[in-house]
Amino acid sequence: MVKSIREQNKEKKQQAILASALEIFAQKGYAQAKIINIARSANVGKGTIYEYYRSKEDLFFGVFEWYVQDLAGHCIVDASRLGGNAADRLYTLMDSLFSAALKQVDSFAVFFEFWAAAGNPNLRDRFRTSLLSMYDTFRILIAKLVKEGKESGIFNADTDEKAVAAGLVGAMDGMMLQAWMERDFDAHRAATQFFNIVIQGIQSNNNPGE
Amino acid sequence: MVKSIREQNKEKKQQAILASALEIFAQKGYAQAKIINIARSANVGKGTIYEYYRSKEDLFFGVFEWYVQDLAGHCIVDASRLGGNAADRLYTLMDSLFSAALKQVDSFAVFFEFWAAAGNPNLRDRFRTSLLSMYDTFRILIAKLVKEGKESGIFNADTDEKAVAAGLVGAMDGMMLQAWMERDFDAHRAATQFFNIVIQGIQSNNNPGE
DNA sequence: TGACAAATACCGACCAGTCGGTCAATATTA
DNA sequence: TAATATTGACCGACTGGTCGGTATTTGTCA
Repeated sequence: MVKSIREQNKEKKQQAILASALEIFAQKGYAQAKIINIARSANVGKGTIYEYYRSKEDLFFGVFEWYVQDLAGHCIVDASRLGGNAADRLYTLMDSLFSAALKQVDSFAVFFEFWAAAGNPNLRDRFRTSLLSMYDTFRILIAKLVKEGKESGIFNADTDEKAVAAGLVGAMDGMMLQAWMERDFDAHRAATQFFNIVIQGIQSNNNPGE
Repeated sequence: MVKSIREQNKEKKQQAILASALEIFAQKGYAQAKIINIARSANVGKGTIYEYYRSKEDLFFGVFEWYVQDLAGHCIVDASRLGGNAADRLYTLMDSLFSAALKQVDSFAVFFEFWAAAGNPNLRDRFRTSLLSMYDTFRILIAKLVKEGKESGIFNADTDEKAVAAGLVGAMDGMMLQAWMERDFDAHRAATQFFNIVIQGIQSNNNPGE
């Protein structure tokens, strides 16, 4: 299907709006971000934004979906081409997830706003759903690998893969937070070490339980 | 020193304001929280709030410090009465920290607002400083224990205690986040399991490195 | 002790600035 | 020329903060 000039322009404009909005929301936070500034930054009139999004909240949700989809996309792609045993693959997956996230550390601040939106009674539902599904994607990926490892005998049979997944995703998040707060924190190094420790902790050559 | 009726009332009123503010900020978020509602909830006139705090932002920071101090206080107290070897003590510490945090899961949403404030160019500095010092408190506590374990030979000598501390604190945060988002997620169980795995991962009976 | 006054705490109606959203006018594309 | 897209001046709802006035406590002196 051939796209008319109109349609092409519309797409470009929408991209520009999203990109500008992401930047401004990350920079100022939801409440402080002014529609007029987003419009100016996207070289667009204020009214034009309302051709694409019903409201500020709608625009914010658009940014949210765009951002999350992009992030998750990167990760899934990387996860598909993993080799080695379960331990190696788990490590590679975590490294890949974390690296992808770390690349965007500058716009990490929007996540606070996303979370806050998920906590706000007015916006709650769709944000919460989307956020959950993103985290679930990651957790399921991890849990699957851990389960494989258990079945192949590499990992302790009594490992709770859901706990591992929850802990690892949590650790990722938390270390991103620290990376964002402390410029000189070597997040990648710390994360790498920590992931290895966790993997070491579930290897079956250890005595299980306490 | 005897406190006059005036002073007693002032203190009570300030507590009431802080408690109400915490509740409303957690419920609505910073921007949506109205001063008038905080005032009403605290059984206080709107103007009175401005007798205690210069501005809304100031009030928010007051709430922040109050909350964080309370949380950290609980944790530190618990940490002081630990027994057993380094591994046991580390486990107990983590359990205690996490339990203390989990108790307040309902007001966890204010943390989003705190983080967001730390990312907001207008509020950034004092929030960021306070937030960092809180996390540092936790991390230092953990790192110290890991170091002790290394020195006593229980933990791997080449363990990077800072990475462990960063990972564990991160995992705590992240699992709190999940607990807050998913009502039926058994955070305490998952956290317990995960902490054990990490501790297992740094025990010196494992072959070090990769 | 009580009366009065000074000091302090409290209050909420009001003001002023802000910004999301609208829409009539204009520009662009078909 | 019709259809569609864009624009930004304008509106009005909203709310943080002020301030003049009231209430309560404390200090003083007869």
